[in-house]
Amino acid sequence: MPLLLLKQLPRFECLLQAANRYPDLNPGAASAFLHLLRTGDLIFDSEAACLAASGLSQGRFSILMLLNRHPDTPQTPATLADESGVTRATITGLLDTLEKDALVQRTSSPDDRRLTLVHLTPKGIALMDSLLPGYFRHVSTLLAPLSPEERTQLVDLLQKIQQGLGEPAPSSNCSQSH
Amino acid sequence: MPLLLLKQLPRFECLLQAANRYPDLNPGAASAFLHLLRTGDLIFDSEAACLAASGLSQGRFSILMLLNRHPDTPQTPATLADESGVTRATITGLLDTLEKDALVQRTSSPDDRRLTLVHLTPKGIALMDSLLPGYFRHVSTLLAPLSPEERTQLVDLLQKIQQGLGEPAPSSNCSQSH
DNA sequence: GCCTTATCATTTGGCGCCTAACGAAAATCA
DNA sequence: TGATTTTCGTTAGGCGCCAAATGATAAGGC
Repeated sequence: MPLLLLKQLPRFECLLQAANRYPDLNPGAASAFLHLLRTGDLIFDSEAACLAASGLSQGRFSILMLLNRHPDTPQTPATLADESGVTRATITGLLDTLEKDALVQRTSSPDDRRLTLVHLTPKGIALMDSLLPGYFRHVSTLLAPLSPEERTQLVDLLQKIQQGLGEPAPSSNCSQSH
Repeated sequence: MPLLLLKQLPRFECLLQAANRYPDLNPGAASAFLHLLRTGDLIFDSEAACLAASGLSQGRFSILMLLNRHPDTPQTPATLADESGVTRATITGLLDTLEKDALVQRTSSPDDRRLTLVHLTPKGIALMDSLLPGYFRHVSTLLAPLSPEERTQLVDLLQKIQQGLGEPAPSSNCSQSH
């Protein structure tokens, strides 16, 4: 993530104290919120550092992952944007650098001249083949502190939060301040 | 976070299938990893949308939060950088926009002419006063799907992962690919 | 006192992300 | 067929983030 989170999380007592000043502050929720953001951030940075060793950013890596799913069938920037959850403008920029590094190649579609087809080059395939085993081991290492039961427990809790985010919840509008 | 994560997470069966191709892929760890990144991302975006209603980004908001802790004692860009976990160059940019909006003000320190002192303007204080109650309610709403017990359970699990990240763990180097 | 070193904030240039606007090409409809 | 609308990828401009280099100032060693 783009971060800028408190480098060291406030102690729970500080949250309790702040709750005196701000009656709307729920210390338990705030603590979970901060830990969630913080952990996501750390994981994110850890992944970024792992990929940087291969000269990749998360964005570029995501594109390569999507293309690597079906290395033989090229994809359009539009579908890559939809699958990765990023705008097409961003895809254009990522493909520019990936193509400059000769990891992917753009081709014009013969059927529809609006379309651009993107596919991995042999160099791109080779990079993924050499990168992925270590990447997957890295992911396993990050979750190593948790037992398999704890991992499913964590996923369950996170899914509950995700579902809550799906439905915007009428009272979650924070723009009305009082 | 800067994201670009899979928009829809792969089903667990797909992870199992991928594990056939990549022996290093631990489906349970990968699932937890993806959910963690995804939830952090959603929370992050939700917070960003909440703050955007007041014309703030997370970065600018973090600065204002740090200054709001002790509104009477100005702080230097260096300490703001240390506390927020961002480089001083980034702080310079954030202060530029905050000062342009008249939310903070820079002053030269009379004691040490290298130092710049930053403090909230009355407008900045007023913005925080009007913003924070709704912000804290927003945070509470995000965590509403979880009971208090589940929240502490979540915090415990996240702390275990954070501790694992503290010690780099000798086998977590993903740059060695085989 | 002077020279070296450290520290401060800033600037420069780069990447990733966005929104908005663009021209080209296809699809749709009259 | 011709005009409108949609979809495509890209460009332009802005913000947030970074590393590295810079000039100003302070602190320390001699």
